[in-house]
Formats: sequence, C-alpha cells, structure tokens
Amino acid sequence: MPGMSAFASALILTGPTACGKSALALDLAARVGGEIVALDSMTVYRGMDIGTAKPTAAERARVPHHLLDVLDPWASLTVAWWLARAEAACADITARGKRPIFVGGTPFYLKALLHGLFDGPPADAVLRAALEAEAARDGNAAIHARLAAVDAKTAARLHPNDVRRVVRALEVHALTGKPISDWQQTWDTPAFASDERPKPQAAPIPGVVLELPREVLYDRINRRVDAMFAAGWLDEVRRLRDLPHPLSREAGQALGYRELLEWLDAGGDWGATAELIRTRTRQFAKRQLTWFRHLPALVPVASDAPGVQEQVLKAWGE
RNA sequence: GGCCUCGUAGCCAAGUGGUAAGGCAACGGUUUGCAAAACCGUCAUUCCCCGGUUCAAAUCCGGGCGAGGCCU
Repeated sequence: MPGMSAFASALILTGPTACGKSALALDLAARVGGEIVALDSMTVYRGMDIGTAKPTAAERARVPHHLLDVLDPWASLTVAWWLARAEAACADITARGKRPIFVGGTPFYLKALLHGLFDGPPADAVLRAALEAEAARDGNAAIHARLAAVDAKTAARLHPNDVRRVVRALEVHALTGKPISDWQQTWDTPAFASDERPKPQAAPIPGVVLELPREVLYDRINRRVDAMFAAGWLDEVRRLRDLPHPLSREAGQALGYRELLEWLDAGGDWGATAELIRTRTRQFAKRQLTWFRHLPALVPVASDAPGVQEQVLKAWGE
C-alpha cells in the first residue's frame, strides 16, 4: 500500500450523518494540534455548502480544513482521486508538525483509507458506456453471464441486477486481461475468506465512530434538514442550477440536491419533497451504520455522553 | 332520519367464489476508481366485527360498527 507513511500520525473521527462529528472535531483538533481532512464525497464541491453541512468560514478560521471546495460542481470525483488528495494533504500537514484528523462519514472512502484500493485501472468512460448499453439491450442476466465466463468467482458474488459492479468487473477484465477477483486482494471481504493468499496489513489509523440511539439520530436528521431549508438551501440549489455547466453525475446525486433540482423544474408538492429528503437522509444514515458495524478497527463512542472528548482521545490512544 | 358508496399490513393499493398482486415506509445486508450512489433480502396464516350460504368466502347474503357523499 503506497504512501502509508503519510497517514502515520493520522486520526479518524467518523459516524452517521448529523451525529455531531464536525463540532466535536473542532475541539479535538485544538487539543491534539490537528488539522481536519474532510472524509467526505460531497463537501469537495464548491457552492454546495448548506445541504452538505460544510463547516462555516468561522469554523475553518478556527481550525484549518482540507479537501473542502476543491472541485467545481460539474467535475467528477472518484475514490482514488480523493485518496490521492488525502494522502497529499496528510503529507503537508505532517510536514508542518501538525496531525491530520479525518472527519466525515463517507464509508466507502473510509474503507479505502483503511484498506487501500487495488492497483487496477481507472474507469474507462467509453468502455463503461458500451457495457451499460449492452446491459440495457441484452438484459442484466446476459451481461452477468458474460462475466461468469471470464470471472466465475466475481459473478458468483454479484447479483445480476448489480449492473454497476458487473460492468466494473468486465471493464477491469477487458482492460487488463485479468479478472477483477485477481486484483482484489487488498480487502478482507468474506468472499475471499477461504483464499490462501496473504492479505496486506490494513493501515493502522486509530479511528472512532460516534454513536447515537437510532431515534435520537433520526430526530436530529429531521431537524437538521429543516434547518437547512430555513438557511436557504433552495436558493443555493437555484444558484447551482443557473451555473454555465450542469452538475456532474457525482455532485448531482447528492442527498437533497437531486430532489430539490427535480422540484425546481418539475414542481409538485413541496411538503412531500421535504419529507422525501428527510426520509432519504435517514436511509443514508442506516447504510452508513452497516459499514461502521463491519469495520472492527473503529472504536465506538457515544456522541451524547458527557466527556466525549476524553473518550475519543483515549480511544485514539492520546 | 332516508338513499348511495366504501372499510385489505404503518401508508397507498390490486383482487368481486378457488386458497391475499404491487408500490412506499420499516428492518437487515452487499459494497475494491459513480458510493449522500447502486444493488439484494425480510415484512398480512389473513382482508372492520358477528352470523349465514357453499366442498371452498376478502369476494355472495343478513345484522352491527366505522368513514365519506347526497337528500330531507
């Protein structure tokens, strides 16, 4: 795993959306001489502030933040790009004698940070489009069968309707001549539990997941979404819509932004739209939780407990 | 008070005599270059209640309760 040294003194603070990560991180950063690196796939975009709960200018003045506002909303983003930037940011922070603190809740990026990515080929837009068209034309089963012919192991673990992953598997095979299952040796997934080959050591970055009772978390999510509306979220989305370029696929799928954009040009029941956004945000939190539950390296800490700061510091080994 | 319509899971809803579609929500899960995305699984021994007809009723009949509409 390249560049692990850049993460040598890093720390992680994660948790589901609206659990109180950012506020806590500010205090923690002051105590450990840290700078914050956003572990987030959406706060990278300029102009997407309210709906992504991006730290404010005042908060950023208190503690330096990295990887915020580094992309125009019409630009695409991938995990690999994020990971490379994160590594560079950490190197920079460390060189200045500070400690990088990853703060955010994008679980896929977190997993990539902890376990690395396999050294395979990046996405090939043209090939991918062709593969997707093929799936649409011949059916999901047909393309899945094609994968089974070249990579039985991966085909067996992917549902035929999981077109996205079937396409990527086919893409990697087409580009490298090797099945993706040969490349994917980095992660310790159950699918490879029986493999004999040695698994690389995961990067030992101390990490904490903030926890909150489900009902409390859901209530905070509902309130925060409403607070975002009150803060002018809809106007922010109007501004994005009036930009010279349309949002990239990645930015356009941000929670709430997608629904608000749809509401702006199709109209409809505002109350229903607001409720849809609250619901989808709760569902996202649920998905985050299933990742966190299965990342044993993370130490759980109750977000609403008195003395959280001390508990997090202790879990970090400080 | 009379007439009509309706009552199926948390919500919407199909089914009008042959053994409870579907959607949403909820809950669980997958996740190696779109991940705030995408995908998968589970979820009514029962159809407002009581009685009747029938080999068989959510479906037909009678009564009750509840909701809505119209009339006086």
